[in-house]
Amino acid sequence: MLNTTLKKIILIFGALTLCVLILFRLSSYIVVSESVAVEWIIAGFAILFFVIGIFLNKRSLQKKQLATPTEIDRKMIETLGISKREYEILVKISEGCSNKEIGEALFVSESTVKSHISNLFSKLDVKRRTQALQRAKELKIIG
Amino acid sequence: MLNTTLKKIILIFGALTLCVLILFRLSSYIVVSESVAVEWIIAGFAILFFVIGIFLNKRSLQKKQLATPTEIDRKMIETLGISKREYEILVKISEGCSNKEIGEALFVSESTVKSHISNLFSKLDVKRRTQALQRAKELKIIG
DNA sequence: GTCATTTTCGTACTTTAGTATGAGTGTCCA
DNA sequence: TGGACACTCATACTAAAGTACGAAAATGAC
Repeated sequence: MLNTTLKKIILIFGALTLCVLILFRLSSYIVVSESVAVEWIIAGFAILFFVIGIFLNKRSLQKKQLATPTEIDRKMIETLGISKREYEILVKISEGCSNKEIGEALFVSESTVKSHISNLFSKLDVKRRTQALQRAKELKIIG
Repeated sequence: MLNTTLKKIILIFGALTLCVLILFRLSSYIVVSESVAVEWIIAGFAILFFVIGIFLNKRSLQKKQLATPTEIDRKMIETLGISKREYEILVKISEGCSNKEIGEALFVSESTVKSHISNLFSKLDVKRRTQALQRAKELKIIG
């Protein structure tokens, strides 16, 4: 990540420096020829850099959006003291499974599932599984 | 929506026109005084508009992201034959509400809520509310 | 007005969810 | 070795959730 970011920064600054140098050469020639008003040159470059700014910014923001669709906050899971088993069951709940189905999927009894769910609910501070889903999403601990 | 967009466009173009006018005045004075090189004036305005471009673009993209985190497929809702009331209840389910709470929120009895939910479930082809949520999300009919 | 659909509500019932309590097992660490 | 913790399971209970009828009023289109 850091290498990629550094490379980008170097590339962008390099490109900008190049642009400024080209700009200097061009403006000298144009000013010397005296055929065009200075205001139009300035306006042209202003618009050019305005567009460049928009373009670069749009690309960087788009990549950011694609890179992180929904990042899971594993630190939050630890903070809440949610164990592996409890989290597995939370995922199963988000898949729409009943307690019985969860038990069959994880090879434990329905009683066990209920125990885990009760503990999970108190850790999430909720009363129902639908509430648990909503809370888990806002805490970004499920996708 | 259209009014807001139009207003924004008018405002932005107005601001840009104003900037260009100010730019003309300033450049005239500076060029006349001959105390600064023309290149530096151009470079200054280029950087200025570069920054303005980034700023405007960032703001517009941020608003877009907040406004539509996940686009809702309203055509799918029609296709499935889900009525307004049923959809309202689906949203309430996604907020973690119990049938009782939904009834209180929509000013109807719990029986009515149950009726709607039964119809909704058959339209979504599910058996439980957690399944309904999962299905509604993969069909992109809730956020 | 008539017809289809939506919305509303009820009762009776079955199933699932969730709580409370207790207890056995295994693991890891001090 | 003793304690903290996670995982397991059971029983008994209460509370929601969901189904299956039936039925009345409101809405909107034809």
